[in-house]
Amino acid sequence: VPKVSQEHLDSRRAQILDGARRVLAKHGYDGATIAKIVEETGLSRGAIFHYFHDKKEILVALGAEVSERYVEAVTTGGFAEAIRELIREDPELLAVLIETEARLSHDEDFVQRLAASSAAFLPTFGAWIEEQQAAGALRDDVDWRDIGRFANIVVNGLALRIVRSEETDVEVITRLLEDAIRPKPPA
Amino acid sequence: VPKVSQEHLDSRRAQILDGARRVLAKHGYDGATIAKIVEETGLSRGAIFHYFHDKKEILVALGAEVSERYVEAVTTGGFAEAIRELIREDPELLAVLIETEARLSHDEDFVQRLAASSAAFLPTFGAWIEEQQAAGALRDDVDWRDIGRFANIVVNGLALRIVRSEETDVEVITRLLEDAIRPKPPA
Amino acid sequence: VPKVSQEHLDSRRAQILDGARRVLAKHGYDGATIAKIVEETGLSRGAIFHYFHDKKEILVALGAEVSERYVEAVTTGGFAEAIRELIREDPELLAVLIETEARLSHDEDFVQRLAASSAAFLPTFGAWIEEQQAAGALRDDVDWRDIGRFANIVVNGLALRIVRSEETDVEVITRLLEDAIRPKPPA
Amino acid sequence: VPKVSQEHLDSRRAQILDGARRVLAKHGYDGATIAKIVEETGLSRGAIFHYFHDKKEILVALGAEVSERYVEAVTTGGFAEAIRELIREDPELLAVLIETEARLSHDEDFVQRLAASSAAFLPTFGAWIEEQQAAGALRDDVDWRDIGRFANIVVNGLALRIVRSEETDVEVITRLLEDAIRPKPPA
DNA sequence: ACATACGGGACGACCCGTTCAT
DNA sequence: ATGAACGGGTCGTCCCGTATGT
Repeated sequence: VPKVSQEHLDSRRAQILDGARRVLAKHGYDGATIAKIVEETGLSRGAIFHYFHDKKEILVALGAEVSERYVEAVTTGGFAEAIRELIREDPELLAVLIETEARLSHDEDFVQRLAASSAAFLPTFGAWIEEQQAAGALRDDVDWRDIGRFANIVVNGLALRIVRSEETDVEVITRLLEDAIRPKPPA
Repeated sequence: VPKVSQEHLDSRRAQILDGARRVLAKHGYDGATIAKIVEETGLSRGAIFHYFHDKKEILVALGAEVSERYVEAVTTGGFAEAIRELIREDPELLAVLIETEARLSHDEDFVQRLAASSAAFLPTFGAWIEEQQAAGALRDDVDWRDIGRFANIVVNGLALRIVRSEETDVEVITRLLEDAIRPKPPA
Repeated sequence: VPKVSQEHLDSRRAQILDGARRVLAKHGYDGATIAKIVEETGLSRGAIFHYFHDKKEILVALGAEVSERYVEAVTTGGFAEAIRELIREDPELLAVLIETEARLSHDEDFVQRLAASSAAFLPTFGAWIEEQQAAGALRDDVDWRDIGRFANIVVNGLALRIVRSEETDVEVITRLLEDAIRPKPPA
Repeated sequence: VPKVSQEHLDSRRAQILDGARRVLAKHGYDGATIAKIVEETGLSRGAIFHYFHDKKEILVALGAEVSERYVEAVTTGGFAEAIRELIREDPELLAVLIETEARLSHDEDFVQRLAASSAAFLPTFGAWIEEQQAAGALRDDVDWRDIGRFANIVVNGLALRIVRSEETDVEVITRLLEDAIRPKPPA
């Protein structure tokens, strides 16, 4: 199947990423072997290495993808809505999120390759929080960075829980999160 | 056929766990190979397999350890203090926490073996929260389980951040956590 | 659908052989991958497989080429001059010579394909030696075949040395070779 | 089979080298795969990698071995006798010689590792030639280094021939070699 | 108690050659 | 005629766990 339309190429690439995402969600980072991705996608190893130079590149692509979607969701509908959307849209995204985040603590190479792929989301993110503070939707007695960090912490921790399929009432958790970052009533 | 003292045995075991903890923190779950633990501890493969039946048993022991310490710290000094203590005592514990938690989503075998090792903390945990609610130290308009879950979520998320050595003001984070779970003022 | 001239075809073929010769000299027989030849020539895989049926055919062509040039050089100017010329003209030819010769000991398929390509030089070669013996330029107390073999041995061994860029005084070596095969003075 | 006598260890190592030598002779350097060595020795991959860190180390050991034997044979009985002995003792040694020598032109890593393994023969070699010159057994109108080089060239070239099982009268070749390096009669 | 030889299995990388669209 | 997509195969490396000694 040579020299083919751009849509075909894109769909092949997406096909690989889809399979890899499922495998990553089911077996974790190191359990996501090429063989399993081959099996899941139905493609051959040759095909996969044609689209991605090595295995890590696939995982980096998945990590960048979830990172992008998360920032977009937050800046569109706020933290609570972003959490709901990530869960709703594709639970496997949460697994990708966790595996990616955990991978960042060791594997310096992964850090750099992911950074190269997913740059430029953070600025948007920060700007959005400051905007919300100015509009009185978020407390402004703490630095916007800390609000962002706290929210991310909760999102990551929550994802970790859900991925382990532990019973969790997402609505309650988001309510508690909002309680933590909503503007404080004047004493 | 040396027949050594019990203290010797315990110290050997602790020595292995210490080395394994460092290796786990540095290289992650799958990167923590027996060879690296051998290198780190200075013991031989034979010694290690003498004290632990297989590699997973080592990781299970580490997971149970951190789990136990966490519950103990919380029930002693509350969430904020527990977080500070974990960080202070041994940053590697946080890495163990993350690797363990992440592992729980796949690897069903690991889940069961860890459960078998670290049972019996949860009851204590729940009882403590209810106690705090009764004493007016924690809000009681949400179920105690949700409070525990939220706190765990924050702790895990925070650990994930710290492990990646991202800049984090722990005091601010704990304050936000406390704001979320403190009793609500009457409207 | 170009339909190009014969010269174009020939030059393309030569271009591939040139690149392949460099790659072979630098990386050895098995290190000479299609990918490297692609890189070296600037052509595409498709182009290469269009002109040569498979990888081995390229190497066979290179082997036949050096074989032909060697015989031609010897019959033109004698062994000493042939050695000098091979070195002067293209040091990579020596590498091709070595890789080819070494390959002949295993890889029966290569032997046959090369033989098919480079037949018909040997007769010329033998005839030339006998001629030289008759003219008193080469000793005739040993069979002409042995003289040819000895000279080839020296040429091969010398090529092996030069290819490894070990310090070698070619003039001295050729002098010693000539001493070995020059007519013996009557006792 | 753990913790075993030194003889056992040595014999296992020799067993691996024997198998590897046969494989190398039959299939060439790159054709000498671990799988073939496994098959030839009857051992497992685990066993092999227990004795040798990687594949190249095996080949380096073989190269050093033949190098050592060659120098020893020459300094014991002279070039002609050394050639006969190498052929007689184990024809596979000649294949090892060729594959090793050819490998030296590319693969810089191999060069260094072999040099590290087979150092310290050359001095002996040089000393022996000078001794022979002083004793009038070798011509002294050319530098001893060039005599050594020429002899090596012939040995290598001859090995290349024999390895390819081409018809060769070794006695004649050695006679020609001796003619080249014997003392010149006074004019 | 501890050290090590060893088996066996798996994984990632790579490469060749074919097929097919320009 | 050229080049990309792709299949399928194989190789070297590494690692775990067991068995067997000291």
